[in-house]
Amino acid sequence: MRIATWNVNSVRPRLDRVLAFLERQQPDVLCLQEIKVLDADFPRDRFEALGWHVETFGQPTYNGVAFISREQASDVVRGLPDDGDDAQRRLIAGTFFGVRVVNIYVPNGQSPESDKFVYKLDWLERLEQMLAGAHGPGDDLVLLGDFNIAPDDRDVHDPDAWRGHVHFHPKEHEALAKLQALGLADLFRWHERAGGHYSWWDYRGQGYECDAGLRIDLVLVTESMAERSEACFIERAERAGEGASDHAPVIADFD
DNA sequence: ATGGTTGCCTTGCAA
Repeated sequence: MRIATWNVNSVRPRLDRVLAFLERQQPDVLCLQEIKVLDADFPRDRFEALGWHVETFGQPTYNGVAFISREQASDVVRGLPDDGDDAQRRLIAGTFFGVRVVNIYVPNGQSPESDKFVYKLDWLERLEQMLAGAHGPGDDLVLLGDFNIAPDDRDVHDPDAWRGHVHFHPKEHEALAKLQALGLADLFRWHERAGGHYSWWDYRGQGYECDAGLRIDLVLVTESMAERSEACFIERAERAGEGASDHAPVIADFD
């Protein structure tokens, strides 16, 4: 089974690239973040015409997550249990081939001094509580998406410049550690120990051309899924050229 | 410290 995650930074201007990605990589499940459309405006026909199943949890302008999958998802859940009706749409979960897949778009956080950073930490706390209540370390669980947190120095092009800033702050690392304490491992690190593998490059300042990136798109898995893991890699080339998202897709293969 | 770029039912804001 192949599961992929990709922050597309709005699905409509990225539609041709997303369709090309499906054709090229043939995932069983593609988890999208930042679709930036209402459910009614998601171009689902373009996917369904090719035989894909679509589950969305969208909102206009900001946020929004979706599944594109080969088989229909079961037990789909949208949002965190304590979200209000007008909450930002940042989580969709579904079961595919017996594996629970939780697709998240963690709040950006803007800067450690901002209200948005408080919201980010609170959102991560609510996520941790939901997972702790619904899952155990023995489950077949995959938690993946845009975490907006780079785990360690190897995941940051200039760790000393980023240390203490948003995406690389001790409070974010504490929140990530609490998620991992549920029995979730950073799958990329089961396959690659070296630094310099990034999944996001800022549009500004020629981030990609200078390789000034961060690895903030993560695939966390329970032990049973780690043991089934065959590969986990970043499709870096998707970030190149005109009309790219600022994130590259991350792909995980399981037997 | 600032600025750079992209996307949005925009002319500032979020990322």
